[in-house]
Amino acid sequence: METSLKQLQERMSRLKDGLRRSGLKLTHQRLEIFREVAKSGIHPDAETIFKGVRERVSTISLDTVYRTLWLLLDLGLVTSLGASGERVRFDANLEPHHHFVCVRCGLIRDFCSPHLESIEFPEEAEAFGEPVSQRLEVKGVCTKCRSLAENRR
Amino acid sequence: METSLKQLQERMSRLKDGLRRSGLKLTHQRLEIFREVAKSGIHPDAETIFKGVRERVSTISLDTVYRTLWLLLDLGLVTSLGASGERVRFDANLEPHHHFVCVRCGLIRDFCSPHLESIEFPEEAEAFGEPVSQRLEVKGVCTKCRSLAENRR
DNA sequence: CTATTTGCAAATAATTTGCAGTGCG
DNA sequence: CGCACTGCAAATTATTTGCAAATAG
Repeated sequence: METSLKQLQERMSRLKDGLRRSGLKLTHQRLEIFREVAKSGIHPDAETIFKGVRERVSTISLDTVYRTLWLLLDLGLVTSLGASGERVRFDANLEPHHHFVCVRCGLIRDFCSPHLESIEFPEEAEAFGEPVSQRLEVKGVCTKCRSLAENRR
Repeated sequence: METSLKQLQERMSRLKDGLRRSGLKLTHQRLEIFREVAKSGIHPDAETIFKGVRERVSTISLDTVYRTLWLLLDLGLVTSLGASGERVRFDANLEPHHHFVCVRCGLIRDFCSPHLESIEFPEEAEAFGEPVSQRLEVKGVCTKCRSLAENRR
């Protein structure tokens, strides 16, 4: 459930390094917001992080939490689930399939892979509950974004 | 890119069946909203679907689109990406890992699986761009939700 | 010192809801 | 023909922004 002490310390120093390397300030708020994410095993949302931090820093404001989280995302010190603040997207393809997600433009495309069909539910997942379906999420840069980046050079 | 005609027709009749079986009405709006999702290969969001449908049904309203999409989700006629209308959630675990997601309560837990480490980027995904990372998303019912369901019986 | 960062309060974007009229079965 | 469904407009919820005061380096 909780992150081990050693892992937490490792993450905290990664934060300090990351901020320093980018010439950003290590504020009390940033430290506590990051700690709240780093110590949690439950992938908290902004509101949950806010409430947790507020117990230790009573004057923290929700907008600082948001600003800090987006900053940490930018720096690659945290990741996000749920496509980075995107809206819900819908899919009428009910056959089992996988996703390619472009990290630049948000494009999502389906693909099937007979090769992947054979993967069994990993036993490590079964510790949390009963698996029903699974899907591979491949993140990367789509061809369009890639050629855009090349042209910019 | 686009869904094949045959596939589209298959999906349309699945809609009709699904609605009828639940005693729900097959309205012009529902038909067109579903068609918009079913024919699209790009995982549209509510706004995009709304714009598309409006070209054919000029009086459609955005809230009907939302109501219909949530209904279709409930019926299992479409699926959603981005954790069903949830907020963004954060994660300080940067090591490669996978997710178990409870479809009932939204719980998300990390797990590692040496067995999965060895999966290579599927070549089918490389058609869309250059893969950078990948993660398996296992959906299921967590132990807590499962025992709740059992007690209800 | 001084440029960044914060807290506040007000703005915007996404999604939801109440209600009266409309149309499917 | 009745009740589920829709459209409208107004409400909520999540997230963002402008600005003056606070603070890290």
